[in-house]
Amino acid sequence: MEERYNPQTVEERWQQQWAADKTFKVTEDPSKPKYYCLEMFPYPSGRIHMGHVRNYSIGDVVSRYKRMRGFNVLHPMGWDSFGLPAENAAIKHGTHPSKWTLENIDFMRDKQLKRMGLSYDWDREVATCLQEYYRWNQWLFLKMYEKGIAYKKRSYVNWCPSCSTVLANEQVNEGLCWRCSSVVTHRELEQWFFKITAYAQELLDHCDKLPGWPERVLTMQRNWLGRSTGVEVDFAVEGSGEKLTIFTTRPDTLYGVTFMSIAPEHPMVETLVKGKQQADAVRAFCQRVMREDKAERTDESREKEGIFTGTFAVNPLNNEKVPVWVGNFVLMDYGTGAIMSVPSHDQRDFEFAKKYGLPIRVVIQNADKDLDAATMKQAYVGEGAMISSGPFDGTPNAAGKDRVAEYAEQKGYGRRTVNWRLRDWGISRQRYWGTPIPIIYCEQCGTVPVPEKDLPVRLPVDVEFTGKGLSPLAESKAFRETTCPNCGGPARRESDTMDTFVDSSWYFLRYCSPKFDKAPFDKKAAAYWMNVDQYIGGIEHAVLHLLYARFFTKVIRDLGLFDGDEPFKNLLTQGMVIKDGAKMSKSKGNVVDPDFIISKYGADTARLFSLFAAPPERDLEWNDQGVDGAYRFLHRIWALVHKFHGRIESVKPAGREAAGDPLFRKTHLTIKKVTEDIERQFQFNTAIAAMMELVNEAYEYTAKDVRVEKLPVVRTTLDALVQLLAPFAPHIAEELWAGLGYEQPIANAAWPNHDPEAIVVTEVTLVVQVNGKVRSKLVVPAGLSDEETKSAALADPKIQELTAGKAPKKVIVVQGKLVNVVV
RNA sequence: GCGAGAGUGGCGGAACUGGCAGACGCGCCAGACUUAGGAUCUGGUGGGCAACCAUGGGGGUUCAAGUCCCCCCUCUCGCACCA
Repeated sequence: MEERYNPQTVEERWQQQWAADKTFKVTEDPSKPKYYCLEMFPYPSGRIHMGHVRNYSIGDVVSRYKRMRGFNVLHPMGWDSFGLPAENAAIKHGTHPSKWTLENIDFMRDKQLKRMGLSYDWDREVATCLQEYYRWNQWLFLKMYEKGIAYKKRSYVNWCPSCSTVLANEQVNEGLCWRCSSVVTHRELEQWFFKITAYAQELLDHCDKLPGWPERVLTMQRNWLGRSTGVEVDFAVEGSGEKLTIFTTRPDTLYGVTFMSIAPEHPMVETLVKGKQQADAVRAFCQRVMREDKAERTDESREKEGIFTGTFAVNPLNNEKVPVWVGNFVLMDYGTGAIMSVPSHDQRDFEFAKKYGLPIRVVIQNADKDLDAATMKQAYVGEGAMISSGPFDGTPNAAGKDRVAEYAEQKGYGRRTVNWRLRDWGISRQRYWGTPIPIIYCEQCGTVPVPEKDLPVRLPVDVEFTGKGLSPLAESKAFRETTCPNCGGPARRESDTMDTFVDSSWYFLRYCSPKFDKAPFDKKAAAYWMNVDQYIGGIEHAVLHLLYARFFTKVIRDLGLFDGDEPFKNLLTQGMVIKDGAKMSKSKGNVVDPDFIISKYGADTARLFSLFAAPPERDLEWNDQGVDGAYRFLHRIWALVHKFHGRIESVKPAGREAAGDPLFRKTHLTIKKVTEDIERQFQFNTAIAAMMELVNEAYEYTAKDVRVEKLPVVRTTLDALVQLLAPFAPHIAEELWAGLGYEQPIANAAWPNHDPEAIVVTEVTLVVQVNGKVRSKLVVPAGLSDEETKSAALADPKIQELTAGKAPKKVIVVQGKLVNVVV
C-alpha cells in the first residue's frame, strides 16, 4: 500500500479489474431478490456534463448499496442516439450522422463513463440508432397500426421552422420549440399519431398508484392530462339543417347564453358565412388569426377579438336566437372547437361582450342577490341559485349542472362527455436521423404496412445532407421508390421518421434482454427484472419521456408482451448542477468540465462531492473548494488505514467485549446512521457527513499510540468505514479493503450491520432548563425513571440557585434527554 | 391567476414523531511542522463586552416552536384563454 493516496493509479487498476472479472454482469437468478436501478440514458452529444456525473453517481450508490445488501442488481447503460444534433453536425461538417454518433458513443463510454467507475453491466449496452434496436420500434409501430393506435390524419400541427420538423404538443413550451426555442408555427399536414388519448383515463387513474413518485411530477402529469367533465349541446343553425355542437363544463349557465363563438379553423365557418355580406371580412379574419404563430396565439394577454358571421343559432333550452361569432381565443383542438358564451358568468365572455356590445344576462344569483347585468364589472363565477332559467329557477347551481345535463340528454340534444387537454401524440418527423416509419403508399392498395418479415426498414447511408428542401429521406429516390408488398406495383415509402421519444419509451424493457432477436424483448426476462425499482433522472422529463413511457408500457401490456401497468416503481428527480447561482452553460462561461475534475482529483472525489454538497432532489451549487474538501476527506481515510497497514491485517475485529469503548460505539452508530440515510430517501449528504464524523473521531482516538488491546476496535472501525464508503467512492474503497488484508473485492462484500448492544448507553447528558432556557447539563446514568430524573435535576446546585428555594410550579421530564423546571 | 416546493451563519447545508438551532463540509482566524505553503496536523469560528438576541416578517398554541395553527412577504419550478 502506497503511503500517499494517488487516485489515478488506484482508479485505473480497479476499473481494469472490474472489467476483467465482469464483476457487474448479471443474469436472471430466481434464488435472489432482484433490483433494477436505472438512470435515464444520455444523448451522445460528445461529452458528458456535471448533470450526468451527478445522475450516475446517485444511481451507482443505489446499485452498489443494493448489491452489498444481497440483491441481484440490474444496472444498465445505453444511448438515446437518434436525434437532431447528429444531423445538424452532418449538414455543418459533412460527417455522416452515423459516424458522428458512433464516435461520440465510443468516446463517452470509454473515455468518460468508464473512468467514473460505474457499476454497469456493459454487456447490456443498447444504442437506439442501431437497426438491432430500431427495428423493434418499427415492429411495435406495426402492432400499434394493427390495433388502430397508430393512425394517420390531416390536422394542424406544431411546426418548428428552425428544426424543419413537426413537434408534439408536449414538445412546445410557451409557444417555443423545446429543443431550440424557436417560435413554433402551425401547418396543416398529414401526420402519424399514436392514440395516447385512448389511455388518458388509465394514465390518470394510475397516478394514484405511484406512491414512489414525487408528488409534483404526478401533479404535472395530471395537469397535462387535464380531464374535465361537461356536456355537449347541439344548437340548430338558422337557415340550414345543420347544427353546431358546443362543449361546456357549465351547463347550469345554459340559459345565460347570449352568443356563440367558434374557432377560426372550424369547418362550419364557410357554411355560416355563405351568402352573407360580411363573408369576406370573416374569411380575412380567420386567415389572419390562423397565420399567427403558437406563441402569439396562446399569449394570454392578447386582446380577445372576434367577428360576427351573420348567422344565428338556436339555444335548444329556451329556443332563443343567438348570434354566432368567430373568436380568436377559441381553440379548434379542444372540445368541439365551438363554445357557448355566457358573459355574466365567464370572464372571457364578459370582456368579449363588453367590447362588442353584446347582451349580458344573469342566470346565477349570488347570496346577496345584488347581481345586475347592467352594473356588473366582472363575471360572477361563484355559487348561487339559478334564475331566468325556466324550469330550473331556484335550483342551486351545483345541483343544476347535473339536472340540466340530464334534461338535455332526455331531450336528445345533449350528452355528457369527458374532455381531455391531452392530444394524440404526433410522431412524424421530417428528418433523417430517426427510425423510418414502416409504411408504404401504393397507388392501387393505398396505405400498406411493411410486412414484418421485411423489417427493418433500414436508414439508407448514401443520402445527402444539404439542410435545404425536404429531408434527406424524402429527397432520396432510392429510398422512396419501392414496390407494393401487396400487389407488387410501384409504390412510395413513407419518408418521415419517428419522434425520438419513441425510442426511449421502452428501452428499459430492452435492457432485460438486449440481444433478443425474436421480439422487442424476452417476456420471461422482463417478468423477472421489471419493474424498474429505482429510476433516476432530471425533472425536465416530467411530462415528456415519463408520460410516453407510461403510455408505451400500457400498450405493450395490451399487446400481451408484458404483465404490468407501470414501468417505474420509484422515481427520483435529481436537481440541476448550478454554478454561481445559474445553470451551467457555455454562454455564461460557468461550465465545469467533468474530465478536468476527474483528471485532477479522480472519479471518487468527483462522485463524493456531487453527493455531499446537496441532497439529490435539490439543485447543487458547484464549489471548487468544496471539491478540495471531498478530496481531503479521502486522503484522511487513506492516511488512517495506512497508519495501521502492516500490523492490523491479522487482528480480528472487536466483539461485544468492546462495548463501552467510544470509538466502537461511534462505529456502530455510524453504520446505523449511514444505512438509515440511504434507505430514507437517499440522504447521501448526511450519510457522508456521518462518515466524516467517524473519521474525525478515529483520528482523535489514534492520535497517540494505540495500545495493542485496542487494535480490534480500530480494525472494526476501519473495516466498517471502508464498507460504508464503498458505494460512494468505490475505487479507493477497493484499494483500502485490499490494504486491510481482504482478498475478495469489496464490490462483492456484504454491507455491515450495526449491533444494537454496541450502541447502548450507560450514561446520558441531561439538559436542564428553567422556564425553557438551558441552565445546566448533567451526566446521569441511563434509564432513570421520571421521578429520579427530576430529583437529579432539582438537586443540581445551579438549578437550586436559580429557583432560589421556591417550589417549582411544574417540572417536565423527557426521559434521557431533558428536564424543564417551570417557576 | 392556479398548483407544487423553498426561505436557517460569510457560503453549501444539518436538525427523525415539537425537546441543547447551526451536525458535516467550505471559507476565515490562530498555532504546530516547515526554506516555503495554495501540503498536512491541532485549536477556534452565528451576533453581542454582557444580560441576552437569533431559523423571511407579524401574530398564536405550548412548560418548550426552524418544526404545529393563522395572516403577510420573497424566491424557484410547473401550468395558464382548455370553454
